[in-house]
Amino acid sequence: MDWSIQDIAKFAGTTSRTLRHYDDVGLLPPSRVGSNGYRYYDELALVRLQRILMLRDLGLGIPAIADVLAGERDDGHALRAHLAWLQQERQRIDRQISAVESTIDSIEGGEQLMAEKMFDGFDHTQYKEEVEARWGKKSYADSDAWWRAKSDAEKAEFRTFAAELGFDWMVAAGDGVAPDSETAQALAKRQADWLSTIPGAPGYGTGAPTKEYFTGLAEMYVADERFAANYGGIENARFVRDSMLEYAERQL
Amino acid sequence: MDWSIQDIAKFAGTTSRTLRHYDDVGLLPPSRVGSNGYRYYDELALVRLQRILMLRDLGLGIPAIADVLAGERDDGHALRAHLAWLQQERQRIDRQISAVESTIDSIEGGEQLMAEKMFDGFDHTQYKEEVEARWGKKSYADSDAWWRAKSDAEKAEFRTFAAELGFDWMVAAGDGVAPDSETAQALAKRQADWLSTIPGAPGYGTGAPTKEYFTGLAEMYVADERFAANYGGIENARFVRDSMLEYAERQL
DNA sequence: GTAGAGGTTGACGCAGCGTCAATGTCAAGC
DNA sequence: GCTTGACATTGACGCTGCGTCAACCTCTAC
Repeated sequence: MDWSIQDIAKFAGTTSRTLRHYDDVGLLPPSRVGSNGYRYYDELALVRLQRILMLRDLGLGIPAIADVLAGERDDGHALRAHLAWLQQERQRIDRQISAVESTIDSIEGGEQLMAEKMFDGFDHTQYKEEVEARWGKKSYADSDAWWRAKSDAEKAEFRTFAAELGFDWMVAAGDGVAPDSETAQALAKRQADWLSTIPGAPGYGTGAPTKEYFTGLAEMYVADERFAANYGGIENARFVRDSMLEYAERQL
Repeated sequence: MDWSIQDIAKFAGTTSRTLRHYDDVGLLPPSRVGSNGYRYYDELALVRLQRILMLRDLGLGIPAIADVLAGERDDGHALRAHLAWLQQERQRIDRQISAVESTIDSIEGGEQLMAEKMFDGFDHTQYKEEVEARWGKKSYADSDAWWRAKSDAEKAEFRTFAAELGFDWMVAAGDGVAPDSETAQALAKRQADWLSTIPGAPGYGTGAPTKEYFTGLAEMYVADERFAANYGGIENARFVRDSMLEYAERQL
């Protein structure tokens, strides 16, 4: 005794389309196919279908379902693999949930998005403590006052310049040029010139940063991941540092 | 100042293909397109890309990302909707995890899969307590002994018959026929005949179940969801009950 | 004979790109 | 001016698991 595709589908709580799909992928061939091409299913097929649907509800994909149904004693393996998968998924979801929550909090608190903060990495005033510890409170205060006095347009321009420079560093690093190459040294010069325009920076007004300041910064770039991020990762930061040190040796 | 698609991609930690995709879907058009068709991106585009990637990491889909980036003050809404989504997903995963765990346990314990149990619903010995409470301990013991004496092949045959009958009930119910229709009454007769062949069932040996037993069973089918499941859900079970009650009135 | 319910085999759609494939561009070296 | 190689472009298929037409048989019932 067997039944039509619709009967089986309704009984099992699924659709005839799904049954045809399972036939197509070889997961559940009909027990019989009429001369007219109609699919018919018997009790055995129905039992198999029930199992399939149960496993599907557990979240298994079609290949995994096939595995479970194929290996009589391999059940444990396929299901356990799926379990591990699920647990990993749960961790991912959990991380995303907390990340989304903190993002919402940030926005409500009027803070800017993380991504925006990134480019503010070029705003050295972010690193108050490091700056004060290395070059003194006055240095920081001067820089800070200078920065605050800028208009929004000026700030944007400053950021743009920083972004370009950081970017060009990265491109150079990606191209695999050497730290003592002309390209790298030109970038180091741009960086030095730029730094010397910032009040509070050691060397301000002399047209170039002091050697100590410049090499200190170079080391900081690799030591502090927040800086490294501005240059496209730690590897690039190392390239930047080496180029800057080379430049300091030669020019400062 | 702007950079090539590769430069931007590498800097942001993604691929040029992704950037082209974002252009295609209108999420991130390049800031400039050369006469040769090349895409170029400036700092503004880069900032936007950073945001996009951050939101993507939070699990948002492209339309959701577009929403967040579009509505300056709608951020909260889109993100909160996504948060609700995530929490719902987590619940689903949790349910699947516990379901998979219990399934593994069942298999290890040598039990059969849920799906297999379903058809054993026709094995009335599953319902020891109900049977004893309604029709006495002797009735259950007789049935049980009879069932145990059967060979596997006989059991399979019995189940097949039960499956067919249950199935045909469902099909009839699905067709919307009336309980007093010829079709329904014929099914009720099949059911009655079948029941009368089971030792321990009230009416065994007389060629027909007793009216009390038959009507009692009918009520049990709707009262107990485990039975209802055998007929394709509670609605069908009600149809089965009504047909059986009608049959009992007329024939028993 | 005809209507209506139900069956069949394609084939597109969805989400977000990965991955060719065929072809145009540009900078660099000979 | 030509070659080479790196990088750009625009298609278009693939993946997951079916939902959803579409065009076209088949069977049953009146």
